[in-house]
Amino acid sequence: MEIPSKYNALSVESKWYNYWMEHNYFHSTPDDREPYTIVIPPPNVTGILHMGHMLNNTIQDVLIRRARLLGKNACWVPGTDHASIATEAKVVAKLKAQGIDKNDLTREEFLEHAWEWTEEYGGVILEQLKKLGCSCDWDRTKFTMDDDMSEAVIKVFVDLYNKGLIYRGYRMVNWDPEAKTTLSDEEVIHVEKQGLLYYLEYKIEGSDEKLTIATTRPETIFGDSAICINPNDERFTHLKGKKAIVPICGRVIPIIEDEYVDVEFGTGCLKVTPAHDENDKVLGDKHNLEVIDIFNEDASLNSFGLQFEGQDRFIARKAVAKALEEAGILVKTENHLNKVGTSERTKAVIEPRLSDQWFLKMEDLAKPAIDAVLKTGDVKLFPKKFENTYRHWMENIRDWNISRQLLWGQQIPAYFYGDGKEDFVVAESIEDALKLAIEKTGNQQLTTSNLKQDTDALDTWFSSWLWPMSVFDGIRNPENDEIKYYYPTNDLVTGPDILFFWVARMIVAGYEYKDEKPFENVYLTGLVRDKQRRKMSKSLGNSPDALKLIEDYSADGVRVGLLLSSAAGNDLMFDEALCQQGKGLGNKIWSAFYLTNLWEVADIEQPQSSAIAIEWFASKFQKVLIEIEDHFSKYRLSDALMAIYKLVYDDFASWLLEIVKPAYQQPIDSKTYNAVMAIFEDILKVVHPFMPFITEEIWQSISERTPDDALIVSTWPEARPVNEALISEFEFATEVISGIRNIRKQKNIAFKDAIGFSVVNNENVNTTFDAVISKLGNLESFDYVIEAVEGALTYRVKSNEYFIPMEGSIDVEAEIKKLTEELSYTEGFLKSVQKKLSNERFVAGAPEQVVASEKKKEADALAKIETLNASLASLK
RNA sequence: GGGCGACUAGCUCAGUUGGUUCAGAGCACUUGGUUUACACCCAAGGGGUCAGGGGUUCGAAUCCCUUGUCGCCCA
Repeated sequence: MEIPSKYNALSVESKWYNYWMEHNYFHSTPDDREPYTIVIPPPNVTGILHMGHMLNNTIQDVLIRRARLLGKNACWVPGTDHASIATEAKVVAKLKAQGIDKNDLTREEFLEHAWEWTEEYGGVILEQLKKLGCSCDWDRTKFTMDDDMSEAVIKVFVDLYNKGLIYRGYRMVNWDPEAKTTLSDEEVIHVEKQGLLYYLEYKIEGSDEKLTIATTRPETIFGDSAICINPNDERFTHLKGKKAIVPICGRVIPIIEDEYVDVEFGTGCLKVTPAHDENDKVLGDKHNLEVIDIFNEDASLNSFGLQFEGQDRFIARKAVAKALEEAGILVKTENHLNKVGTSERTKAVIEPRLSDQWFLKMEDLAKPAIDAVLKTGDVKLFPKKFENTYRHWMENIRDWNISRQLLWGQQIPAYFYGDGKEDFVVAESIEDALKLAIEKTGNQQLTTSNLKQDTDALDTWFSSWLWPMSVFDGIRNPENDEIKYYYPTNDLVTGPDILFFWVARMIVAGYEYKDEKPFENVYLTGLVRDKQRRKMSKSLGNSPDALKLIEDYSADGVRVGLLLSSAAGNDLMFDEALCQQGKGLGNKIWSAFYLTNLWEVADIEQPQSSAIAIEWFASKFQKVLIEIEDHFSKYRLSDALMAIYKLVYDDFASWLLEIVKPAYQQPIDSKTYNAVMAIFEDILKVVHPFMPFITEEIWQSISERTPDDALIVSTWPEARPVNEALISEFEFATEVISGIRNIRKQKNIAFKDAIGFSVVNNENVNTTFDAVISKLGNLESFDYVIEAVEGALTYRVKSNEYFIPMEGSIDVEAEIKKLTEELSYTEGFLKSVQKKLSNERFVAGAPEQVVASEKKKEADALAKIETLNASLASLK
């Protein structure tokens, strides 16, 4: 077969992806093999591939491909998430651009637009994953709003409601005035903002006295229902029981006492606005204060705002401050740095707001999930350090606000039959709801037209928390064959930013609905950052175009680049140079293949050097294989990759191939050739999970393969015993060879000039690798001698001394200097070892093994000193 | 303000319960090398008082205390 000298990634990669798809290798159905299952963290349906996805999915593909090679029934379920708020925001923006206001549409009309959008852009990201080589079972592709998935969500909602775990509450929630919806605490990002602290004077009723309070939000005075002082603060003792007058609106409010007030902050007393601050709400509840909501849902002032009605909160803030200043009520302002909650999606400043919402009680549900991670270890987090974070969060868990004032998502299955707060029933269908409503009210006249479904949708995470079960239809059909076979899944790969959003909740749902963990191991990747350590984001524009990268460096190259420096949980400083390194590895493998292909194979005798080198490599390969297994077992993928990288570059290309390479235009013996190709195949197998394309290409080029013999479904190399002695003998030989190379370099002796070579074998090294040393050193002779060779350049490995005879003069002075330096260094080393050994407490206290190794060091040093002294003596 | 974590070579990181080679890897760097697979290459080499200080120990990058810097989470 004609092999091109340059590897063409672009055509090769699409060729093999299509081949894999055609032969259905990615598809899994239950059988009697051991299952290995991963469910993808479903990306936003309308999202595009970014670096985080690339990293994530590369890791998953490495794991799934390795499992496939290990003979497991590998199943990687792909899919997308409807991402309610993100998608809805995009659809709203698109409609706006077309001159359509969301509020003018009916629910059905809006959803039609949303589905249209989803169908148009949805799944783009899955196509991009194919370019990366992801071997997902595409027949199983799920979407969190598929009918069956939504059914499962509704079923779970009804079930949790019937268990008394879901309730409706008038609570303070995070309100996004731009999206006009509530957000969960996790969707709120606190950012530091420079603001002002306003000092306002409140009159005390029935006196001329004034009380100064400090606030960051003067526009909320309309919602004030008390002034609060600390009972231990003597400055205000005389005000106890009195009342204050709210500026501008003139309302009279009580002065209450509570130790909550920080006497150090501001003026030591504060205004209480229960409707607009969580802490104030707590105070308000405690002291039975009135709750005055002064905002509309877009955070403009309502009628409580008097003349400021209709103004946006930030405009109103300035306007109110100005009015207060003009009235002489604003005493002063100070710069003040505070943390402001903002919406993760819209960036709008969050407004704490009281409203009717649906909540899920978490405390009891969380218990098995806490135990699974922190007590029994049923679910393991990698790296382990996240267990602390997990504990902290789970032990302080709060009820989950699961309702969103959005249309895009599963509509809450609560049906109202009246205007009262409790006039509702919860059911999977309107028919069931009607039955319940009739039962509850005793009103036989009710019909479905009397029922009004709650308009809120469920939080996106309320569908994705069921993902590992619902993709196998495990909620609707708990006993079906697939869920029984694939669940619990094995590994979950995701970012630590959604440890609580998603991972923790899946564990909760798993124990509630399957009484079992959803997955065994969680691999938490780092965030992908740029070289300046900035998080990659669209707004910064520092995220490289994923597909462009694949074009430039090949999918294999990008995969390797991403994995080279991404220990679990550590942020990855992404640098395109890493992809270049990945591409370089591909090139190296390709060129090695190209070399083997150039060889003419002949029926000639196998050189001794080749025979021993092949034997050595077999052992070395086994040793690295064990290392790789160990790294995989600890999810240290970059270490596994680095071990493979070095195996390819150093052991295979630099040593083995150099040793067996026949001289120019000479043939290679068939025994060596066959052994090298067998080795090559084993290497392809271990590289395959990381670089699936190039390995399959070479695999298929080595010989004709049937579809059953494709690399993707071949078998991972078998573990065999390691000959450690042979490996260390080879290592010694490499040092001998390095010595030759050093001398060649120092003396400018070209490699093509053969040199003489002698050794005083004090170490009694056996002759196993002499043929290898001769070949790689280009030695014309290899003599064993008893005494130093005169007129030769020397070097030492341990206490062995090597001689390379040189024509012309040897610089005796320089040799003496070199030897003396080596001697004094070795003597110093010996001294420190002996000092340690003469310390009785060391000999008594240290483990035997350590003492023995120190003694060996001593013996080695003594032998070397003897050699050095002998050499010096012969020179003088 | 509370909690968690990090700080090791120019960069990115290993270093498992304190003890096999006066601290390792990859990249980068320096020097030399190209008719003979790959310059996306080969060979050789330099480079770290393990953030600072203190302590425990025969022995500390590793354990403890402390200071500093940075990151993340929560309030």
